Amino acid sequence: MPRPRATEAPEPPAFDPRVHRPLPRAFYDRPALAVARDLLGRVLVRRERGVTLAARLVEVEAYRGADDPASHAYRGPTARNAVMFGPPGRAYVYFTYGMHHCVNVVCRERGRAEAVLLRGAAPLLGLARMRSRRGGAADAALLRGPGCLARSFGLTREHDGEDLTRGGVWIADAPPVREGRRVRRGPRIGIRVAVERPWRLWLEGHPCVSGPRRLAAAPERAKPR
DNA sequence: GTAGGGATACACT
DNA sequence: GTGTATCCCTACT
Repeated sequence: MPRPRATEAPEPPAFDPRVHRPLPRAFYDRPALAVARDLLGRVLVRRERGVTLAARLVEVEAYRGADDPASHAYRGPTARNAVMFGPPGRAYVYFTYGMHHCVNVVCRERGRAEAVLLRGAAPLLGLARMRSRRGGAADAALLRGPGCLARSFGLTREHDGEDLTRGGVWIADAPPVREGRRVRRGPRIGIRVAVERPWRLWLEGHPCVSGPRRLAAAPERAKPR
């Protein structure tokens, strides 16, 4: 359908699951921090029993392997984290705290474990199904936080190792849409080691970013100690 | 602030 | 094999 003539910079094309394709494997075959930055504003998609779920990523965290003590891969491969050591472009889904699943995308070549944790997203399509899974949460909170994101999308350990380049669960090749928001960086959440590495990235001020609200708005103002 | 809940990793028999 | 501290969290007070 026609869109109004742009008077300044043209708008990127809106996401359309019939038009856009999964990002190619080469996208993921890079350092996790670079992939993390490029994921902000992209659309996560799942086609599920005739329903398309889609959400725009607004918060992610990069994890590395042997040199990152906060990473599941730090101590080498195990049954749980095996997917992280496999080829890039797959989903690493793990279960934690007895009740939550978290979704990562695997980066770098086989044998080199790096990944990006998907922490927050803004719902675009399939909101009815997401709401049914989240029992009364506000729309902005449906996918806020890694556990909520996994739950709204219905992703579990069954999806560990899912190939993101095939079209079941995938991230679209539509250009990132960031609504003019700046990309911010800060320490990762929920870890107690390597907190000095600012490998959490998010879109400034977005309502679907997790963590304390003041962090989402103004990380540099964090008070000195 | 903390209860909730189960898998995981690792130390130790 | 068993014991147990920990865990990339959420929802509640």
